[in-house]
Amino acid sequence: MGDTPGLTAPTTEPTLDEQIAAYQREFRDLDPQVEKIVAALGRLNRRMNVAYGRQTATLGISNAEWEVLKALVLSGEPYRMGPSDLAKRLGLTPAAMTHRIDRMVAEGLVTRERDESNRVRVIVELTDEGREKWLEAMRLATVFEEDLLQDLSADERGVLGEVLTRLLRRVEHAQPDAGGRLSDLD
Amino acid sequence: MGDTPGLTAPTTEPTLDEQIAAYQREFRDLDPQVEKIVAALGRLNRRMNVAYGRQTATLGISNAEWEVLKALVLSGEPYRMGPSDLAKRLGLTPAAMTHRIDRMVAEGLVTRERDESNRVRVIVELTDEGREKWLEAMRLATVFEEDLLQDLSADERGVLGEVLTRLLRRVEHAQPDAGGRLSDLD
DNA sequence: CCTGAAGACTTCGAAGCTAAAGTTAGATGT
DNA sequence: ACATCTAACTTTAGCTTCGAAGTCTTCAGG
Repeated sequence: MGDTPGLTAPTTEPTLDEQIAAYQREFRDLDPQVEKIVAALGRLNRRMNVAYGRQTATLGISNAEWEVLKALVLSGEPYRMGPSDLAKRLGLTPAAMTHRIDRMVAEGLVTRERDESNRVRVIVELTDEGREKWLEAMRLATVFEEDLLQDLSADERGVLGEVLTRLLRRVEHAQPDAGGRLSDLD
Repeated sequence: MGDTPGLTAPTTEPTLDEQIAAYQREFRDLDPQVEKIVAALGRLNRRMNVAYGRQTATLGISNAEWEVLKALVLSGEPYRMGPSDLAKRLGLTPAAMTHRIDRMVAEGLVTRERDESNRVRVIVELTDEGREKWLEAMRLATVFEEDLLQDLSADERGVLGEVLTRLLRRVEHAQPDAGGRLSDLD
């Protein structure tokens, strides 16, 4: 199989440091420390989502469905929300929400019924099975999360939480250019 | 419009602390410090991706296209990769890669040609316009990133980078359960 | 009442993705 | 040479999502 030298680019992913080095090679005005933080944040999140996806898959639900369960549980008793509230909470269009609820009703995770006091509205309510799924997912997730952070000292955890919160505030209160609306989604 | 009391759940997104409180209410065995870190990581990333999306949109490209440009530039001169290498690098199926390249060829960001030394292979090469788009995107992105981190002291940046790298190593080298392959994607 | 307007979904059509099947070129064995 | 296998895309079918148009209920006037 005639290999074309120089074409066979890294099929294996570069390490974080290799990637930073490549950035510096191709783009002069770059603070490597900043780039390292940003790149690590991105990678870390992707890996974590993959891990969550594997866990929820073992429970027979998707990450998308887990998000809905989460929103309903966190809304508190009696675990009810309207489709549009859910859609806003999850950053979906109402159309996508309709279909997602369809699936979850079919799987018995939630029920959908009209609000009798205002027949325009629809009420999505968590079933016992849905709540149980959420609990199982939480048990798996917390084990994973504890494991992930186990190398960090109490001190480091405190600092990390504080710094991340600060960054979050900054990105929420000062969206950069393109002065559109800021964050209707979670 | 008759409101059903107790139904109208938070249309506005809860703050991080409100969310942690809700978790503790619904799930006893939870370390709030861990949950805060994880939740902040997730939110921060979503917000950042929205910001990147707005920036690339002003350049007339999507985040998806930006990812491809990034991979090609970081591969170094002569900015060429095969579709399957790109697909692995970006965590896409070959099918999705085919279509994405179709679009980018139509927009003049890359070229696609057969490798004459091995006619099974295809070579995707960055055009000058594609490289220029990447540069513009980088300029915008670095401004945003510097701005995001501006409140952090040099010390804090160092610690943050180091801690995130440590977490990344942990999630890469020790995927939790479901002993499948670990990380073919970036 | 009847009509018009607004709100809350739902339906429709198009885009982008995945999994699986299909194509085509090069490598292997006889 | 010829059949077979493998590699590297491309094509096809089905899903999920989005944006826009449509439907149904409620509310406000005339």
